[in-house]
Amino acid sequence: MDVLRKVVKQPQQEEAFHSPSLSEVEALSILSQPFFTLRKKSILVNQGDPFHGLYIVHCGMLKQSHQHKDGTKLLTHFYLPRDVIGLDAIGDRTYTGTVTTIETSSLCLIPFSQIEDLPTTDAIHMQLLRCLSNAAHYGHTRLRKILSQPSEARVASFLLTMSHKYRELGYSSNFLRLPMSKQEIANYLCMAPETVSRIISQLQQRGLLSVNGHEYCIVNQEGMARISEHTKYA
Amino acid sequence: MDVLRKVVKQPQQEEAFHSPSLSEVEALSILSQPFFTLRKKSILVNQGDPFHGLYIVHCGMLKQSHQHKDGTKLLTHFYLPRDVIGLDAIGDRTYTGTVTTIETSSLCLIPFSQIEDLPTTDAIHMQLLRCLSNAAHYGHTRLRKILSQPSEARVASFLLTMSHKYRELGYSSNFLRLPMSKQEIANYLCMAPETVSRIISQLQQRGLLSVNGHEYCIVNQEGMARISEHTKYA
DNA sequence: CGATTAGTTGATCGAGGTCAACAGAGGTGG
DNA sequence: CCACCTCTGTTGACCTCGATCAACTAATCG
Repeated sequence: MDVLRKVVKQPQQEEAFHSPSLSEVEALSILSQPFFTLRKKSILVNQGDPFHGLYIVHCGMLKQSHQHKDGTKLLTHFYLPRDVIGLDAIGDRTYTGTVTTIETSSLCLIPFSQIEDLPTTDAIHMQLLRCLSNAAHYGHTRLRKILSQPSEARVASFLLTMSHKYRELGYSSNFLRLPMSKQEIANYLCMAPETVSRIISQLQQRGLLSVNGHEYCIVNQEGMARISEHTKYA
Repeated sequence: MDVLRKVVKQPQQEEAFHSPSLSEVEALSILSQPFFTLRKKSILVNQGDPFHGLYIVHCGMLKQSHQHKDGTKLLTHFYLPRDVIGLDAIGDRTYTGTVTTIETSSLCLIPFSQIEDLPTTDAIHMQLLRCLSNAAHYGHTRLRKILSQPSEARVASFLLTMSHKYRELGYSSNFLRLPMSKQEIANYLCMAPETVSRIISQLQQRGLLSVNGHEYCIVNQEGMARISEHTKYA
């Protein structure tokens, strides 16, 4: 699900979500500029823009979507606080997707020229390397897991992932404000919006979840976890 | 499909497969050790082994598979010549999956300690960064594309990808020797082996493809490309 | 040369995508 | 402030795609 993400997590267990510890990206913050704020539905970078730096999310939430030449759009990332935006742009020096705020957000820029130019920044480079390596690996396993999940498990996994991220950030892990629309969730999980809707109402009926607008309450973490483990291919 | 791969490709077009040019990894070859050869079905690294370096494939083909705690295995990569093995291991200094040869292969090791220790190797670091960034990005788009493809398009895409890789390597792009089994292809594409079999025989009947054992001949590149564009979610 | 694995094909069934109809929720202008 | 409109979300009916089970054949390997 979440490929290019912060590096906080280490990969001891399959589905491990780890305590914040000290974010590896923290080293970069030396180079960071002051925070700035963007209103809801603002565009941070456009697909194809020349790469000028990484962004770290301070608060709020953003989405990244990729437009294909056939016109179809695919939503590839949700960025939460402490996430790094733009790691996928380093390679070809071009932002690979359009990043938009889905609620008022505060970010800071890390100009990449500084990283490129700095002479003896092996430590930072190694951290970036590790960050990217983790991102690549996690993103991959995540998506492959989704591929082998039935849609119910996909939704459950998504909610649990969000829950764990919120906990990492110090919020409650049971009460979530998810500012994205159900359609965006559907697109992100590669399913029809109707299916998402059906699954969510079904989870509510089974007493595992409770939803009110954009407020989600995971009533039964244990049960949700069990559902998220379900896999295709007996 | 192929996440942690060689860096030859640049991302000008969505589905771009590029001429070899000078592989970005080439810079690393200064650090490389002599080639060594592994027989068919040999294990290169085991899942969980401590990371000791990257490998570059010289000839042959390898597969990488991940064992989950529930016992299920997922085949995540096929490595072809010039591909880099181990990029996903940098982050946590542990190989994330078991890499096995599926035919006799020749590789060389790039001990990572050298990269880590070298004092002023900014150029190499930047190349690695770009390599990883590309890998992360491509892997991600690839898998998301698969997610939104019907199974027929998945198989077509897979064959075309292989075809393009072979062309990059200077081989014919129409006649392919794919040493992996159909079951492995099925696992790689997250579908049932029967479905792969059915789709392949159907492609043959339609005169797009011709298969004999592990020899695949793409009769109609154009037609295959059209099929590979098919997408779920009208 | 038997034995085990890989591959093919048919029949069946269920998950989930599609179409359609409708209910709210914002958002905008008069 | 209300009427209006559009966009999001929900629910039902339907049907297709692809997984599963089963039976059989072809390879591969000791």
